[in-house]
Amino acid sequence: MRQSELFTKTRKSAPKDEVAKNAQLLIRAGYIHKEMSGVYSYLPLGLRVFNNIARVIREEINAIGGQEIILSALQNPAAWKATDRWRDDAIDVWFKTELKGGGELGLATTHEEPLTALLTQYIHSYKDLPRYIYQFQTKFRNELRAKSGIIRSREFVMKDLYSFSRSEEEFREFYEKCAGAYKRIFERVGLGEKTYRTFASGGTFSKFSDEFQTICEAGEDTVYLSKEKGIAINKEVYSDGVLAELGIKKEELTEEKAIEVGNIFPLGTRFSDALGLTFKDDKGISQPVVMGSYGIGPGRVMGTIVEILSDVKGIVWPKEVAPYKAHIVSISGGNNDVVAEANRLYDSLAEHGIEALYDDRDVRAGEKFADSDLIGIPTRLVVSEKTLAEGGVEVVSRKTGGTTLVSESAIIETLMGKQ
RNA sequence: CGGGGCGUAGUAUACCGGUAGUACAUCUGCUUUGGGAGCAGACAGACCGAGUUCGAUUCUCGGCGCCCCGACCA
Repeated sequence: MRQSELFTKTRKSAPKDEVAKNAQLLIRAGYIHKEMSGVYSYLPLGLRVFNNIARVIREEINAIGGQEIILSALQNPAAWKATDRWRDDAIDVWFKTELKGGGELGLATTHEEPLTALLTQYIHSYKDLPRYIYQFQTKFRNELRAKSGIIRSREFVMKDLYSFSRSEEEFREFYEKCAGAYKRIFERVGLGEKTYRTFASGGTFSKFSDEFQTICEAGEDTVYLSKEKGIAINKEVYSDGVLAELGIKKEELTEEKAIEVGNIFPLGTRFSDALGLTFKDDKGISQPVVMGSYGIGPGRVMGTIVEILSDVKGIVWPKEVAPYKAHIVSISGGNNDVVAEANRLYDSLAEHGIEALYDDRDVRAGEKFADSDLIGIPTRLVVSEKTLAEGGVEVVSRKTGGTTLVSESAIIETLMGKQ
């Protein structure tokens, strides 16, 4: 993508109505646009990052047997009445609306009900189970107070996966498998080191659940962390009893702020009982399906990456999620040979399937470097009179700032290896 | 939902009971070209409504919007 054609532009200052670091940087760099409080649109660069995060999630969930669908965002109250969750005191963040001809509708806050109801059409026998079904779909939540930029918004896409198993044991097996997939996902998107599986409340569904919490000062949750054991406990459930159950001593734990980037929890037969999702076992006896639910918000993951990996100059994307593999910056000073060489490098990368952002604008070097730092693509390739004379391209790491002069063929080799 | 704060140009801000100034951005011209250049010029602004007043962007009230703290977050 030639930067001269990109419709977004960077800004020197953040809008005064944003305090959250993630939203400030993402808006300044042109990744997202704020529509209103708690509602953000994704612009070209932001969408590319979002899609990269979604791709990582999709790959890992497919690898454990997930089948992808898209359920509707408009929801029929009937299923929700059957589980007694249509009431505003059961789910207090409902956005509800009406049909012109009369009758209510809900805007999806989550999808347990419609999916469970849908599956009653397809799941009849123990031979139909287990099944793992997921989607990336918009959730609407009428939060009393939106905050923390894209970490907590009123409209957001969630990857929600639901498991349907024949027994508690079969459910547990998948639950642990999914926990493993989550671990790999957070490692791949660059949050691995700071993300811990966290013992948490199961809400109304079960006694306990597991959250994946990324240690971060901007977090809204408080957890007690044992780094050595790689485990954390959410403050909500922290008690002597839980400590004993987990075999952890108080002294091992430190109190930390954290962002909940994912969660997995058992649903038991709460929904299958209410909506009649049953199967005939091998003796012909009807049994309720045992369910589980597993969520990750790609937008929240994106915000969290910005929170913990950015520096004073801007964003520092991990390779797997960066909007482009490389950022070509030409410093021509009006020298046509430099422009030609930068064009050639851009075309050459494209021929090798390497997508780069190419700053071909006619602006001064300082502005280009500042923008490049802000946008945060991991590898910067500088083409200038200097590099032309030295017979290579300057490769700059966004993370370390380290520079090396490298030949074009070596660059292509390295970038392709990283893909 | 309780408490607090704020709405001035695209962005960030200043002043003022007598119709608003600056910086950045944008546009034009010249100069400049390895870390957000310089000079000259141009475009562009008081959230909405009511009240007080000779006169309101300024004061008062209401609405709408935004932010922060807390509560909430299946």
